[in-house]
Amino acid sequence: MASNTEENYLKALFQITIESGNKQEAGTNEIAAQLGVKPATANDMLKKLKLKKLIQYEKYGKSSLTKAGKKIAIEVVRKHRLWETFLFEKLAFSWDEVHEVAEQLEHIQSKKLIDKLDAYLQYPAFDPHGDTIPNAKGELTITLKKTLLEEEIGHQCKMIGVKDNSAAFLQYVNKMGLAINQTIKIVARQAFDDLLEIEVNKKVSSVSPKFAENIIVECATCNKRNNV
Amino acid sequence: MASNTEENYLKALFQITIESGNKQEAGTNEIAAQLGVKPATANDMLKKLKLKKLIQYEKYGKSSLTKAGKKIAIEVVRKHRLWETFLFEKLAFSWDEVHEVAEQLEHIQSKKLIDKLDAYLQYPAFDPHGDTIPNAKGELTITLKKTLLEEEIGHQCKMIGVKDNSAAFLQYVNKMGLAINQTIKIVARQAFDDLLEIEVNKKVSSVSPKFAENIIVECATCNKRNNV
DNA sequence: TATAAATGTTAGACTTACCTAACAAATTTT
DNA sequence: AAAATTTGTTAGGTAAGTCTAACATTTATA
Repeated sequence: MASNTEENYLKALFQITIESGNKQEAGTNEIAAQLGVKPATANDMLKKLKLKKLIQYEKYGKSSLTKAGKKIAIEVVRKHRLWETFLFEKLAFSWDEVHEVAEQLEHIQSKKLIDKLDAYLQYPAFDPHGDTIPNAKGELTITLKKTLLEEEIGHQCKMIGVKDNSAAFLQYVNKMGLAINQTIKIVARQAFDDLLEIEVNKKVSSVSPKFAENIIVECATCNKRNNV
Repeated sequence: MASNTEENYLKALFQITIESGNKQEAGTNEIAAQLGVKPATANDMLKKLKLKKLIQYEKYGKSSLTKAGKKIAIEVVRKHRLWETFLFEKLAFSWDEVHEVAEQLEHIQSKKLIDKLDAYLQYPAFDPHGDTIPNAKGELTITLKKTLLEEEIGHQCKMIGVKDNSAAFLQYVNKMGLAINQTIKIVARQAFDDLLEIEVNKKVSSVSPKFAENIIVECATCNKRNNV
C-alpha cells in the first residue's frame, strides 16, 4: 500500500506526463516543484518508488509511471475528482473551494467508499473543473478540455466547468443562465468584433471571447468524431 | 494545530474519561491499550500533549484533558459521528462498516466541510450507533444511552441505534417494523415471561429481553425529566 | 509490612519525509 | 569546444511517531 506522500508523487507524475500535453517523462526538479518540496527530497522518493516498481527512473534521467504506478495514480485522481463533485453538488461548495479539501479526501483508503460515492453522485463523467473522472476500472476517457471559444459553429455542447473561479465571473455566468450541465448552442461568430452568439434555453445572447474562453464545454459531436 | 496522532490520543482520553462512566482520569497503559500502541509510546505523547497544554499529566500520575484538549477531542468526535451518519444514511453502509472509514474521515481538516455536512444531514442528534453528536459549538448533550429494555412502561421512545450488528439481528429488527427514528411505545411488560409488549406503527407485538437490550432508544419524556 | 505484581518511565534505535550544503552531470550559450 | 547555467545527486541532519529492553515507582497481596 502506498503512503499519502507516495500517492502524491504518483499523482504529480501522472499529471505532468499523461495528462499535461503529450510529455512522457518528468524531470526531478519539475516533480519537486509540482509538490512544493526540494529536489533532494523528490530524488529520495523517486529512488524509493523505483524500488517499489511504481516508476521507471535512472540516475540523471527522467521518470515515468509503470503500469502499477499509473493504476495508483488514476485511483487517486478518481477519488479527488469524485470528492470535488460531491463537495460542489451536494454540499454547495464553490468551484474554488473544492480543491483544497479534496486534496485531503483523496487519500481516504476504502474502495467501497469511493464506489458508493460514485453511485451516489450517479457516476459523473466530469468534476466541477471540467476534468474527466476515471471510472471504477481505472479507465480514463481522455476528453480534451475545450472552451466555449473553441467550439464549432452550429454545434451543441454542454457546460462542464469553468476556468476562472472569481466571484465576479461566477455571478456573470449565473446571470447568463449558464450552469454546470447546461446545454449551449453556438449560433454564430461575428467576424466584426469576435463576439460569440450562443443559445441558452431558447434565448440567444452574445458573449465576449474572454468570457467564452473561461467556460469549459464538452461536445458529443466532436468527441464522437475524434473517437475518444 | 494538532496532528492526526495527537487527535487520536485526545479522543481516546475523552472516551476513557468523560464518556465512559464517571472516571475522571486515565492511566498511561489504559490509553496505550485503547490506541493499540506500547505504553512507552503513549508516555512520550502524554509528555508532548502536556507541553502543548492539551492535557494534565504528572509523572506516575493519571492524565485528563484540559479545556483546550477537550475542545479538540469533541471536534474529532463530532466529525467521526457525522461521517458515520453520512456513510450510513446517504451511502447505505451497514452499521458495522461505518466505524473504520470514519476513523480516517474524522481527521479531515475543514471547519466548513463538517458544518456543511452537518446541515446536509439535517443536524442529526445521534449517529448510527446511538451516540450523541456534539453540535457546531462543541456542546455535547450527554444523553445516557438507554436500551429498549430499560425504557419505562407507557413511555414513547425513538429508536436511535442498535448494539448488535449481526446480519441476523438486523434482519430481525427489520422484520419487526423497526428502523432508525422509528417511534416505539412501551405497552407492557409481562411479569410471567419478561416479554416486552411494544407498539410500532399501531401494531402491538412482543419482543424478548435479549432483543430489547440490543435496541438503543431515546426518550424525550425521560430526558426532560433528567434535564440533560 | 515485606514482597510480588502491575503500572509507568527512560534510553536508545528505527522509519518516513523532509531539509541544507556541497558536489556531479548534462545542457546551453558564447 | 570551453565556459556558464541548469539540472540532478549525495551526505548528513531534523522531527514525528513508533519500537524494545531495562529500570523505577506504585499498588496489591501474602
